[in-house]
Amino acid sequence: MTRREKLHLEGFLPYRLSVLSNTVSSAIAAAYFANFGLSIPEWRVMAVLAANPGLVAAEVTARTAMDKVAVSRAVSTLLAAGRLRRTTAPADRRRTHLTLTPAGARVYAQVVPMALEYERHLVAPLSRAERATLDRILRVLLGRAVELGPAHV
Amino acid sequence: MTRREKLHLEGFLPYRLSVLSNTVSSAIAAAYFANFGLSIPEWRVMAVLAANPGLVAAEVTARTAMDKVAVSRAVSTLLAAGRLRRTTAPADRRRTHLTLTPAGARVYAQVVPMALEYERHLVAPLSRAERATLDRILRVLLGRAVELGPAHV
DNA sequence: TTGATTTAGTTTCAATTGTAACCATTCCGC
DNA sequence: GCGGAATGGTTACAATTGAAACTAAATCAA
Repeated sequence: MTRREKLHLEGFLPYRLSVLSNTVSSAIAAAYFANFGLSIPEWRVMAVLAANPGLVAAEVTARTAMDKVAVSRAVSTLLAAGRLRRTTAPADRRRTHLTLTPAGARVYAQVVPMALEYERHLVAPLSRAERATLDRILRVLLGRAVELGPAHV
Repeated sequence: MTRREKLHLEGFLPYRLSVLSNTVSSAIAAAYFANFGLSIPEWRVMAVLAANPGLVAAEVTARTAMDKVAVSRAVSTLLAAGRLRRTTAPADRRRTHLTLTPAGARVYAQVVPMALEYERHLVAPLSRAERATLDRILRVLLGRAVELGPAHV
């Protein structure tokens, strides 16, 4: 006997996550773009390269949760803007190491405080305990979502 | 004196929200599409109409966090699939009331259990208390994100 | 070697999505 | 009523995004 369950969209977790994420992302995207002409993919690439200079593109892909096409495009616009330098690996000439140029690093140094400030404002109403819980919960949910995977059909 | 702060992408809340939301959404989208040929916008429209038959398109827009173009497109494919019925409001002939057809309602009745089951699986590792906290936190964060708004530049 | 297979990254093409212009209708001031 | 202004919804066009094909280089098996 199939139980007839009700579903309210406003309470449905995937919907809520999507709305929250979109709201946050578009606010940030607007700020990045207005101030630095930077898209979110480009910002992500810069962020991982600032922390790990010289990564090859595939590693950037892995660390940004973007696909390789998106990374390729972000990289090429960053190159064109002179914010990134690319050097072919001598050992394996298919691979390219990526590093921020000084100009790129300067831009990044300006973006970071803005990003962190937004984040601080966002979580400001949460208590310290709630932030810790949120951190843990996000970790669990992401792990779980990956585990359930696209195969959950 | 500007404090030089570090930022790790993996710990940055907007990034984490985005990755989680994308992971969850694509799993669900794949399932809906494979089983019912349904996109997420269509699913959202069906969900609000199942709960509130006869809404006009603008109300659906408000309740789905989608823009009116997205609603219009979802509605037209649902109409074409015979899952939705549309009637012009006699009082105001610009407005159209939307209702699921019996066929649409049948599809919806099949989708709901799948959606709820996915949600249950997703939050299964969380304790009851954590779920309550998550619920509260999401509410706060969304309110805050809306408050900070795209104007936060 | 050398030729088939795999891998890194780019390009191309199609589908999705967003923005703006657009009708049809209604509302409002006169 | 009558002529703007506003509103509901659709359409058209541009920009993003994703999937698949492709190029170049490296690996591996014979």
